[in-house]
Amino acid sequence: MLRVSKLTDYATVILTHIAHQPDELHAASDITQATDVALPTVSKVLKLLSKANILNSHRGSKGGYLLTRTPKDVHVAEIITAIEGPIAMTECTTHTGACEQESSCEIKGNWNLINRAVYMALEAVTLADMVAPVRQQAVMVNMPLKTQTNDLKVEN
Amino acid sequence: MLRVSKLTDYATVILTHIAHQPDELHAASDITQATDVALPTVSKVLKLLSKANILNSHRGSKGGYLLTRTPKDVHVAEIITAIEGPIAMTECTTHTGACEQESSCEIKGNWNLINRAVYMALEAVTLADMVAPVRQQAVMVNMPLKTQTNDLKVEN
DNA sequence: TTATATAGGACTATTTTAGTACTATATAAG
DNA sequence: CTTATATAGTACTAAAATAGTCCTATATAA
Ligand code: FES
Ligand code: FES
Repeated sequence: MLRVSKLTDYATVILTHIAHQPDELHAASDITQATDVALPTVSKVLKLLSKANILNSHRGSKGGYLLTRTPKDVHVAEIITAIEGPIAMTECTTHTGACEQESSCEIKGNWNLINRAVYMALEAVTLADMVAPVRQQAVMVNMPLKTQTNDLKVEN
Repeated sequence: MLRVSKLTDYATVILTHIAHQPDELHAASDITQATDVALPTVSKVLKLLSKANILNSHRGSKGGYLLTRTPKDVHVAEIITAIEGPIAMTECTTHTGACEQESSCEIKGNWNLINRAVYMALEAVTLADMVAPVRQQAVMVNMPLKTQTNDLKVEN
């Protein structure tokens, strides 16, 4: 299924909300109301995003969170990494030595390539794209040329 | 982390092994020996691949499995789908109505775009690429142009 | 000094995944 | 036609990852 976690999904919702008013502080309690995500969960996500330097935090009364940069410079790949850790499609690509058949493995290099391809696809979409109404064309031009098509064959 | 499951990883190892002799039948017991994956697990993977029409099966004595087509026509996206189900990065993109904030959601369309971008990246790599020694250049040309770069920032 | 808001970590419940086992069915060969 | 062999299908258990919550510490504005 290759899914991002729920928390990552929340992160995009929350960041999209914040990106609408990029110059204001947003407290966790405000975001709860706007997004219908439970407060403890919102809080958890905000902490992770802050730790990953996507958000700046301000403690104390009238505190809250703020984007560290313009939405155009926040990539989806970065958001996923902030919540789930480094993007690595297989265990083998993460820690060397974790896999038993590593020495005789011919496909490790290919997984690295796949990894890179996916990463780049995720890097091509930014928070600015999420805030804006969907401009399909704008994203399409960043896709692999050979496989550019309209029927995705993603059915069940 | 955005990982494929272990079973999917096994599937690529197993398929790569089979693709080396694409015209011979391969029994589960043979594959176990060649890949160091436990028999019941190999068996499970082979059944899934067969069900997804990536492999043909032959029962009975001297039976085994065989690729349904040339390795060049087996995409990684297909392998992942065979083992894990349809590639869909968020719950929202899979079943309509599953998400509470769906009606007011502005980012659903964008997730579909991301989904498509990832799918195409995965479609660009085939089983033939897995069998061959890594030809980095061959894959690079199929990557998003805007983001074509060498430093992946995937560190831990 | 107090109210408010984030930081950090610990913890539990739930869900997903991995791995195994068992029964049924098909096929080749003697 | 009987037997050995190999896949089909399903059900089940154990392990791991995820989701969600809560508690204590710390910083800041008023
Ligand atoms: S290194 Fe683990 S399967 Fe290749
Ligand atoms: S439809 Fe679920 S978050 Fe958008």
